[in-house]
Amino acid sequence: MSADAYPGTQAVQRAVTVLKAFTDAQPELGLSALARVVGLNKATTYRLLTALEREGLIARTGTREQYRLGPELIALGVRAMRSSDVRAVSRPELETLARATGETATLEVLADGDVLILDEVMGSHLVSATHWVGTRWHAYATSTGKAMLAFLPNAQLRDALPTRLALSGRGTRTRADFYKELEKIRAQGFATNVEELETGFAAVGAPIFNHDAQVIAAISIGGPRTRFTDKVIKQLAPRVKQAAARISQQLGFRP
Amino acid sequence: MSADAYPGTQAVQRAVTVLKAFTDAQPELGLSALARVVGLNKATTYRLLTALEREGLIARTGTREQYRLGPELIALGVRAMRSSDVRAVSRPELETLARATGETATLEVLADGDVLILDEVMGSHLVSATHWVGTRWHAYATSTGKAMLAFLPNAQLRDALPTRLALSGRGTRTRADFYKELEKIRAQGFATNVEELETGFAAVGAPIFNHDAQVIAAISIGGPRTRFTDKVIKQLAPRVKQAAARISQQLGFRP
DNA sequence: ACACTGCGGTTCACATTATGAACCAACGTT
DNA sequence: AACGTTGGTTCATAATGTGAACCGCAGTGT
Repeated sequence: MSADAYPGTQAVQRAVTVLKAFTDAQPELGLSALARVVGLNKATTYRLLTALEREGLIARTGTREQYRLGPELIALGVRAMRSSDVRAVSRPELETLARATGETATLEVLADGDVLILDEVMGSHLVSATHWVGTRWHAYATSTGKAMLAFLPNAQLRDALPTRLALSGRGTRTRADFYKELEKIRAQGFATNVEELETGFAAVGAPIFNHDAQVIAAISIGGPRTRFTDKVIKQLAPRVKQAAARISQQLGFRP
Repeated sequence: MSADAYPGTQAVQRAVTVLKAFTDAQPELGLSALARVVGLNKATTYRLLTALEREGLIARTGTREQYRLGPELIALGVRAMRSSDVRAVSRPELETLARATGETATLEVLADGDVLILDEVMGSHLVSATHWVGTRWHAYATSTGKAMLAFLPNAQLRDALPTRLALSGRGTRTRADFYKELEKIRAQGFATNVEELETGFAAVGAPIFNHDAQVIAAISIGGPRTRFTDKVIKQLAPRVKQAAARISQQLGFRP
């Protein structure tokens, strides 16, 4: 059934399929369930699982009855994160942004509908260390998240959005309103977040495109609403947008 | 050469070997270099790489000449991180610890300078039920608390410690003495608590580290001093330490 | 006590699948 | 212009991975 596509290493492809079968919704799976999900024979699935377990990419629950993603994947993920070239290219831009404004600059990517912080440079104002890296937020309530969502193909956008768009403090936003906001973001090239995620916090974000003109990340400057007045946000927006554009350009993006 | 070990899925094992070849020191590798590192035929390596690239676990540099770990690996890593939270991973270790020793095993984290009990498995000896979960103690007077404090960065340690270090029964301890004890704990990898918290109660605790080598929790075995003689404590310490190490490993910690 | 159904795990004959020596074409040095 | 690289490709060979059918077990409804 599944378009087997290319020749070559089938076992590897299947193994990866097995890994991808573990979602946040289903972080633990039994052998039979897993075989059903990935559409493979139980014996095959079992062999793949044990092979992956030997390598540490798969672990088992205490009772050894269920499987889940293993510790080695965390290590690999961290390494992948570090070696991602968006990160390398963005670093200097984040630093100049943070130095020039005194606020905190972040680099974020989409991961399963959430926004994942890849890198961060603290401004002069805040005290907290850089332990935000690795945390996640709802994409639709962050400046970076919205900046990315706005430039996503429709099909992917639908997957990335949850059914309800909850906001801090205020109630739920309608889908129509949200789409209208995305359109505005597309037009102006940046997105804002004013106390949507957390009261007292505001940010401006702009998208980063790869050589293939696809959104792959976003950067932002954020800080307390007391300093991030509407006027300040308006001043910061073009800076963030330009920094993002420079990064995109370095990644091979040609408008 | 490499002991092929078990039968079964060789391609998968090799594919994982390829992934693991990318280190922080060598985040980008060419085909030939990679083949040399993993000791595989160039053709084989190439097939594995393209299969992995198709799945997004491997990406290529802008010029498409070098390979590196791909974005999908970040997503998988994050998922692995989420699905292996301390509590779930620690559970089985606590259980075996409690069963093997007959004493009560606990999992604790730091919260505002206090130690907070996250989970607990009762041994066969005590009567009290598991309603300890959720209670808090002074970190500096518990085995788990000290185990965590000992491995905390200095800045955080200062925040976590109160100005006075009161002890049950005995008077106040000097800061210098306490730092000296922390140093010892760091050296031996575990901490003890002999009637510091409460007369008649003793415990051994060991720290748990996350993928980023930060202390995030600690486990302990505790019981009445009548059974927890100095000799018994010495016997239990390595067990606790090893259990903690296993948990850390499952969380992605690489010593 | 029963058959029934699900589970994780195992077996083994079979052939699909992965393998690697040898091969290109292209680039940089010498 | 011969050499030593590189990334990428070919193809005959057999080793590798495959999956239907199997096991023992635990739970469940009868």
